[in-house]
Amino acid sequence: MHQNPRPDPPATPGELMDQLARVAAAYYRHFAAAASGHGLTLMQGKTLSLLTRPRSMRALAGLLSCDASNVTGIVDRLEGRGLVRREPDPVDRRVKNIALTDQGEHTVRLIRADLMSGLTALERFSDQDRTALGALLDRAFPDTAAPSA
Amino acid sequence: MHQNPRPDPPATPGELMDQLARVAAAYYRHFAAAASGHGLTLMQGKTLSLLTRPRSMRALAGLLSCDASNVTGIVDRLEGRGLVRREPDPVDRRVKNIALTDQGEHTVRLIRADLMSGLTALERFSDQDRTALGALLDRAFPDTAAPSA
DNA sequence: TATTGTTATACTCTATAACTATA
DNA sequence: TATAGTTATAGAGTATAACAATA
Repeated sequence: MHQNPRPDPPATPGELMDQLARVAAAYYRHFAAAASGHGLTLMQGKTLSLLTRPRSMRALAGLLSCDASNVTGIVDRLEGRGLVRREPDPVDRRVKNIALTDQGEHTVRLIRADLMSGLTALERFSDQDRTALGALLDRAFPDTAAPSA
Repeated sequence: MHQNPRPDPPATPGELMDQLARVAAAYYRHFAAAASGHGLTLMQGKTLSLLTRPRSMRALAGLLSCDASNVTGIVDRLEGRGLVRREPDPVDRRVKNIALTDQGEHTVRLIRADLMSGLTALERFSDQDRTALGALLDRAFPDTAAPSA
């Protein structure tokens, strides 16, 4: 054995930002492929994934980072395929709560499973690796709290 | 001092995947805001960012993960605003190489700067944190190589 | 008065298929 | 024959502005 090779120099903030750009693109590439496998677009798949509990149109718009007027069309198409339903809010009659149907629950589970099996490297991470990556991402994106429930 | 609180249990693969979903969404939310500040859409901003050197329409389609026919319109709009130009390839007359104009170089620098200042937490990472995060992301997304040059 | 959801509008992104010029 | 880029088309996502119903 000879001397250790020089360790990689630390990435610059700009290089790390570029890497995050590639990771974000790769994540959505995998997600779009998983959604497409069930006949859904990226936004339709994202919307289903956000419905871990019923949410108002307004809340969905916030979670999707788009204007509320867009959500009408997205939910229309999901409703037309029987994946979600609009329910009247019991206390505020202006509000409609969007909930997954049984078929929607089934579809979102399939999409998640396909996504996981597409991210094989991530599946093989140890507990320690996952904890370390999760902690670093929490610090890098502190504005990224998990939505309630 | 009393006993240490129980450490967080390791995140499950599914929880880490959800966190990556939120991180990817946050990255694009910041990127879209930076591009929008210069009158550009997300895809237009992404395209400018990929032109670190001239690239063919085909290569751009691959890097953008979309069909080549879409790139025509995106490049049309960028060209109409004087941010890129189409150059004939010297060896293959079918190919057009897309290059940033001086104004395009300027704009992409401003977008990158705005994006960096939007990701303040990332800017404050130590060399060690950046190296650790970069290494974990490389392992989690091994299919995510930086494009040449 | 303010908010929720919808509609109308115009623009951008998207994949598919067909076309041309070139290889 | 195959490939690079474009065009035509139809559908989906996008923000803005205006609207009705409700708070």
